[in-house]
Amino acid sequence: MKLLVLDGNSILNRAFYGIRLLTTKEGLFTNGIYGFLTMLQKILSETEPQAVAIAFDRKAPTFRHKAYDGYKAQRKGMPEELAQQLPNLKELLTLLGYHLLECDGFEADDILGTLARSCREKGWDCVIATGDRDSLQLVGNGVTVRLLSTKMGQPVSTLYDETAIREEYGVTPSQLIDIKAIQGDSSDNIPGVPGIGAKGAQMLIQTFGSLDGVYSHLDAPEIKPAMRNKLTAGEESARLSLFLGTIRTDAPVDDTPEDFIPGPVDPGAGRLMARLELFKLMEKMGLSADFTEESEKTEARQPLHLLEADPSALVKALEKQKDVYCQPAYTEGRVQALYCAYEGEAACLEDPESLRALWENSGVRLILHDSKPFFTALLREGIQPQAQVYDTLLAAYLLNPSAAAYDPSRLAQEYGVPEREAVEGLPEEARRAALLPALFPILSEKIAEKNQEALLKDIEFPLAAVLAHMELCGFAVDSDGIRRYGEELQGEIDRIQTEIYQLVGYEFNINSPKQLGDALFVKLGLSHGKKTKTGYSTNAEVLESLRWEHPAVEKVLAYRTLAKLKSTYCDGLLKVVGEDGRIHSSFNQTETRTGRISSTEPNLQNIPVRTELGRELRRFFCAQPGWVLVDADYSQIELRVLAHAAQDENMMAAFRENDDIHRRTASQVFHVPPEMVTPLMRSRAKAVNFGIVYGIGAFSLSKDIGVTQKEAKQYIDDYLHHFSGVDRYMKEAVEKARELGYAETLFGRRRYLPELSSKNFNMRSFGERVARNMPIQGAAADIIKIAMIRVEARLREEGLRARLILQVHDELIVEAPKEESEKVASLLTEEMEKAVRLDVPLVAEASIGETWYDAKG
DNA sequence: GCAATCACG
DNA sequence: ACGTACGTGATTGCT
Repeated sequence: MKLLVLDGNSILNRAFYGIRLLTTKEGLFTNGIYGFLTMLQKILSETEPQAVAIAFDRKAPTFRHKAYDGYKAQRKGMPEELAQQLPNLKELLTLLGYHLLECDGFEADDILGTLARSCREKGWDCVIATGDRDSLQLVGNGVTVRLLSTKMGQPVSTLYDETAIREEYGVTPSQLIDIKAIQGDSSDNIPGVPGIGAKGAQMLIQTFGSLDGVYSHLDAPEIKPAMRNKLTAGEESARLSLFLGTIRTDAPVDDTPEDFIPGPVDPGAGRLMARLELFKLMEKMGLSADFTEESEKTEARQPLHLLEADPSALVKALEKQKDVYCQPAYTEGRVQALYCAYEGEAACLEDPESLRALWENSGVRLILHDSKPFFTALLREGIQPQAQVYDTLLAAYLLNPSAAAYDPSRLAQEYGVPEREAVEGLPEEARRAALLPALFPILSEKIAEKNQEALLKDIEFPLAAVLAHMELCGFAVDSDGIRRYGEELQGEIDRIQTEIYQLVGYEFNINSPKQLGDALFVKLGLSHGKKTKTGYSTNAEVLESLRWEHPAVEKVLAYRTLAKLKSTYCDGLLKVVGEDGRIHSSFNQTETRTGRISSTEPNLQNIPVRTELGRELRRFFCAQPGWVLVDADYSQIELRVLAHAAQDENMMAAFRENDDIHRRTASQVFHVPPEMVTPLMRSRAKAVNFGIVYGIGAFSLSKDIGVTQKEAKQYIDDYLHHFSGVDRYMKEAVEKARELGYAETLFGRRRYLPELSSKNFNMRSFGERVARNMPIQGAAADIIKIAMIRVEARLREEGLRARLILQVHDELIVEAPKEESEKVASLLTEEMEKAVRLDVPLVAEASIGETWYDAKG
């Protein structure tokens, strides 16, 4: 029989410091609990004990404190981030069926010692799991220690038996106490013999066997006079240290090993872990979150069925409810069926007439999770749903934009909604629909609590329909043009590749940073700068600086540019051109933490523009024959948002006077009149403006614009001096985010920032930069979303055929029949400019062309 | 599945 | 002393 005894506080400590900070979405720290449980899992599988006891320290002073005032005197209390995890950990361990032990006046170590002694007496094996080495003295006669630590966030355990201790320290386990009595222990503030350290102490005990042995042989030749004097002077201290360092084996706790056989797992354990959002671990431990009350169980826990009903009767019944919770089933882009939650069961509507009746009824509200594909499916058939739509996916995103996933069953666990077992063969759609009646009121209540109703209903919901429309419309491309352009690139790539092989002297894969690094820095012997985790860095910045060292470098840079254009853009885009000759990107509304949308398959938000060669690609993004593209850009939207949010008089004046903001910044930072600003000064000022929005540091700014850090710092200081409102605003943004736990935009979009209470400097700094940046980037995102909704509505109201086809963060692109182009251009700029009213004007500029290349600028 | 790189705002 | 600007997505190579 085997008893596993855990040193709770010590393991929690190891876990906390060994695992990066984890938090729930609202900022509850969980990394210590997570680490503790992974270590527990590991140790259980390694030792397979019949019984498990977990010992914790109490706050009360122990007999050691009473014997010696200085005991653990210099030790600081737990950081708040750790302390708040302790009660949850204890509760969870109890719910998991483990027995916890604590005892006033004694430390967890003494409880370990007591149980180890008891095991010995009763013929049990005992494994002690702990994070510190004090317990090693207990090893022997069936007692072993497993020392726990973490490597790269993974638990590691090292077994210590008598042999291992003899090998490492050259003494028996109990002699470790004698060594410590001489050596002392700075972490516990145990004094030992002042002036004698680890080496001396170890030698003395190896020679004389014990502290008593040392003091009865003080005149032995092995003890040099200097050491003898220290020993004599420190005898009292050594005796006290021996007492302090000896783990007691008589703590007044239950020491019957049989009493620690784990009990059954309480269902509350799964619920608590779900609240702590430790979903992965729950799966590993085979737990699930069951939020059903015991009393409800008999009835509500019946498996979920599919209700059979006459379609027309069902539609009538559903319409009477007004709120219809539903999950569409799609086949080939059409709504093939609608699964509805109905009277505690799921009901399936397949009859097209019934479906039409449901979504053409403006008195009905459809509550569904992910409305965009629903809109897409209906729009594909030319249907504009009359029913209102509530999208729980978008609600969940607004509540926490940082989540990794938002599938309904995950949300159900997170928000404490019981999930019923489904009968055999019940479609996934039915199960998803069945969760909505419980999920919806929780989400919508939280949205109301956080004052995010307007954001949800006036921006996100209507935007989903706009995005569906954009996806369906797509962007026409000239496939043959892209193909020809790609072939030209390939020719050039082949030529450059050959040249590189000649210059380097052998053939290799230029696309492999590793092989390229070897070629440049080993074969050619160029001076390497930075190294990455895996080897030399070969990024453009490094290569740029080596351009003059060897002609191959320039070739590699050119190769990279061309290869990128060919593979990502030519090949990548051709792969996704639809049968209609148009590219239908997907716009994701729940991806970014700032509120921006993102674009995938393909990403149309990163089509090259900064270099002429890349920009050429935009010639192949065109309007259909007889149509044109109208492209409108916001001018400086983020800086305008900043000027407004910060109420900075200087910056607001610049925008009101329609000044060139970068010129004005340059004039103030470089102390020259505006007309004396050189292009270099202006471009540096522009970098400063950008940097300010990102939460700038002097180091990065200096690297960006090629000046010394000192100069960069001067620029920033001057900037913040002249734009003192911005200075104040940035400081307040961080303070406010720290107090609230989140950053927010003017419109109430939030991003939770647990990083702000991190003990890690880098993480905390990151949190601070995000606290400054998110409100700006996020508000700009909110504004263009409003503009998109307004633009689509206006196009429709005015009976125009023009359609919005793309958004690139501060730019909207509309495809319009030629004859509508002027009207669309002015409508676009108008709606963009009046999307919201700030204390500075918003400015948008439109231009028209047959291709994206021509319609830009 | 991750790291490195590079495209955009 | 630390490491170094915010937000994304696609491709490639390699374990």
